Amino acid sequence: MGELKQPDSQSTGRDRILDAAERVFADDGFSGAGMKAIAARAGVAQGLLHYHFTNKETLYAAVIERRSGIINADRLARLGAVDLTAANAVPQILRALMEPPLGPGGGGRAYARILAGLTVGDARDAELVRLHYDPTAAQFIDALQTALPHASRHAISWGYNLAIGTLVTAVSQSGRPERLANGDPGKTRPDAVVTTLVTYVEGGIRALIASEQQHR
Amino acid sequence: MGELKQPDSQSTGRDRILDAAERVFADDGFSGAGMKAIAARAGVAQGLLHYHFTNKETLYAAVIERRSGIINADRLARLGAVDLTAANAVPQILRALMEPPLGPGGGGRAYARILAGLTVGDARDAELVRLHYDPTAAQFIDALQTALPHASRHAISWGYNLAIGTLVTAVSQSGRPERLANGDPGKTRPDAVVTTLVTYVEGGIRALIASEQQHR
DNA sequence: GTCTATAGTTCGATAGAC
DNA sequence: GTCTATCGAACTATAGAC
Repeated sequence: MGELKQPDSQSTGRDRILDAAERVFADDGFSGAGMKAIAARAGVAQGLLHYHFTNKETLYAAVIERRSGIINADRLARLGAVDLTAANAVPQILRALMEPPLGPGGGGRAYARILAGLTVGDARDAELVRLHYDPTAAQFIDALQTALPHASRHAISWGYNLAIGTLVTAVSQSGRPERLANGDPGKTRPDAVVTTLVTYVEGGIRALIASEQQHR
Repeated sequence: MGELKQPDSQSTGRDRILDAAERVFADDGFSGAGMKAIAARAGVAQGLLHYHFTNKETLYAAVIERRSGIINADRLARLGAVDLTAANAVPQILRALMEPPLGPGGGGRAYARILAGLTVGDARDAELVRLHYDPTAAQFIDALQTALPHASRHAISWGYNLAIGTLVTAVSQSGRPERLANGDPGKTRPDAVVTTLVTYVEGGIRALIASEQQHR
């Protein structure tokens, strides 16, 4: 289970539709995306979309389910390889969280934009997050709690959520940091981005914990 | 200039339309929002929307322009009151950045959701950010640079952008930190949220700077 | 499983009376 | 400045042939 064909490759209709839908939903959002545009990009008739996925909402959910399954399996595999008692357990945990959506299998910029929309979205999006991301989130929060035994559950869960916020806006805003830095064009390699994010998030979480222990 | 009537109050059509549009765009996004729904919420005929704003895109831009003007004026006023040489200049700068969109005049949760969508959005959204938020962003980056003279421009601009990401996802995700903390329901007062965000962001930025000086 | 054709609705925008 | 009425296009979804 869990294998995934290359996007736009020679695959059966169902997968080609999911690939096309991922791109169109990423470009235009849920409301802006049209079943017609998805069918055209997939190279199939519009009726086939409804045969496989019944309606637009189910198709959207299927896109999320497929990609989140891949990303979360990768995340949990990496998390399982972390020694939670090591001194650098926290950055290792954060890397396990952030690398899969940015790497191969993560769906590239297309799914990153969908994920960003999910994170800041409406009630439907929140329900999809609850369904497809909360179980994995709970395991990462447990891991952070183990690595940071003196931190409160409150600080850990806030830290986790702010980490996700940091992640999704970083992938969405590509270009703006360079623009606001006045030039300084893209010497930002992809793995350097992850390092920057992990450094920032770990600093933020540790500051939350320090502040909380100071005011105790 | 810059005064704003209470939402849904007795005001002239143009302002009532902007109030209604802000709510509907927040709830449904740009594509999901309908001119019909906006007119209904404003209590005016649909034709009046086109008389005042020509088309949907211009109406959307007008919503952003009105609210960003209020927020950024408030931000810059607070920033001007900060002593950039003080020891706690950084958290003061971050408060000046984050309190206006969360406080009165910030548009409440409605505009916060629009702002989140802008931040993670498509090319049209990016252009609106460039137009209405980049000038103020540049002043905040300058202030951070003054308060943190040993930090590189690269670290400062990344820190600023990650701060914005932290802010917009925090306001969008309300409820999820509590959910993932297993109960622990909303003892999170609004100004406590700002304090949490400022603590997290300052810790993140200082970690970026420390990492950069370590690898020099 | 994939196609064509179309029903039924909603949308953004315009025309024209007042 | 505000209204009613409506056009033409785009949309989601379904029916039915193959």
